[in-house]
Amino acid sequence: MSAVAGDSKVATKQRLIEAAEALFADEGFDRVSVRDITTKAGANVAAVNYHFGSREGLVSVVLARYINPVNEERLARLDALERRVAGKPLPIEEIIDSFVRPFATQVRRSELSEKLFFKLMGRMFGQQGCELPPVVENVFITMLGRFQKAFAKALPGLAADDIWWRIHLMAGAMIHTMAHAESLQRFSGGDSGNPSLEQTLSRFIRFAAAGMRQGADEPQDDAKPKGPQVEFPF
Amino acid sequence: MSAVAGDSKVATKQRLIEAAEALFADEGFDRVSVRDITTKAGANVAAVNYHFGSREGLVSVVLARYINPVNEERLARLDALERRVAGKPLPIEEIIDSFVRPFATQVRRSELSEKLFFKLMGRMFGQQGCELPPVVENVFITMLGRFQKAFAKALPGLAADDIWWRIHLMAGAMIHTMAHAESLQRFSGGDSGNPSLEQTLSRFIRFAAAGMRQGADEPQDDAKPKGPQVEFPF
DNA sequence: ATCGAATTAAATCAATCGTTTGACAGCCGG
DNA sequence: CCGGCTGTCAAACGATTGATTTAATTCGAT
Repeated sequence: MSAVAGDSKVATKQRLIEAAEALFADEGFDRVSVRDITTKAGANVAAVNYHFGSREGLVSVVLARYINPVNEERLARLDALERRVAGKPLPIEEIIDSFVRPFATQVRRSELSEKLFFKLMGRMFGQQGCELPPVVENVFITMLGRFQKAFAKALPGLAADDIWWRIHLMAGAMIHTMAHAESLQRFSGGDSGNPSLEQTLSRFIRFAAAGMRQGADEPQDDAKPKGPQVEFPF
Repeated sequence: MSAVAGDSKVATKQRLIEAAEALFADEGFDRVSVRDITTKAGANVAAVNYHFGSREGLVSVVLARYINPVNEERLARLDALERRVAGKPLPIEEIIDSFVRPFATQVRRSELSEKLFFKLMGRMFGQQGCELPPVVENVFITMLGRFQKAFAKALPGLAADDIWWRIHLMAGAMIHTMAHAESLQRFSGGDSGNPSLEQTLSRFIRFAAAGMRQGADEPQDDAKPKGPQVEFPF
């Protein structure tokens, strides 16, 4: 086959990825067999090994396809934020926004439904004992280091390991929300059916920001040296 | 054999449970086979079917053995707390303490190491798509309802679904911390080696309490009608 | 000594797992 | 028209899974 555009042949590889994503989101990475994937994709059992070398190869592709863009957008948003405030400490809510909003951005870029996307994300970020591909892990580490620094500058009253723990408490709240978003939304909207993504983001950011700045004397804003604590206008 | 005390015979059932717990904590519920368990327990392959009827029977026993005591102690602590304050709204930190401290209590009652215990707990509470035994699920539901009410009374400014979401954000932070406690502690204590359980509890409670009461006008304490916000002395 | 409960090794069962093979079809450049 | 490459296919591979059964055996209790 030529290396040109997406013929019907290229579609198989793509269909395998998409089928795997949906199944992984629904059942978890362990409970899905190669045959489940190929059946759902309408392909042959051998297709996975042909296109990805092994089952694990496909898993890695799925992982990298979603985790990397999120982490890179996190970094990009933090960069943009720091550029905007030019050296001054960042508002907590905006740091956290940079941390979670990439999920909202990437869910639109993906082929999956919103529901499946967040379920898959919750599984990916929540799972233990699965070493990520080194490229993914490196981005992860630098990303966390950058946010650690940003929070440290914004919350000078906190010790480094306090910040470290709170980042992970925040991440846990986020991951758990994504993994169980489906069940959560069933109880939430008594009137409005299901809450919008933006509502959920706002809920999370306000919760996490309060937790992050607990007991910390935030850096005094030069403009308003001693005014009352300003509520973030979400 | 008689129904008397624990001879060397009863030990097999116990050893199976303990081996299963350790393996489940390390590898996850899916990746462990019956043969893994019986090998580690030094028992026969048939032992699991003899004592628990099936693999799933053993899983249920392990789940119930840990989840139920935690949830029941949560309820007991909340009961005691409400009895103590006699109708008045409860301090947020103490509600949250009732929610997490049972893990610290039960880790001592268990045969597992602290590390494995929390890893197992993180897996049990964090996993999706696994229907619990009905007895476990019922305790779960009533427990959550009770805490919802306690928070609602303590935070009258918050809507019911706000509280619901924040309870789950809090739970997510807790579960994630337990599941990854091992990796987290490696980075945390630069000086003190590994932080004590009490330190971790305190960190979590302060974080979660701040998140829970964010934007809520807490009920005015009759004793001090309009004093400054009192910091919880953890 | 006898009975019954607990445990054992060994074998069997159908099912499923990830992977491999070899053949076949389509297509493109020569 | 041919040789080679790519993608796909059915079929089978060997290994392992959970579950069950058998018969032999151990051991304490009656």
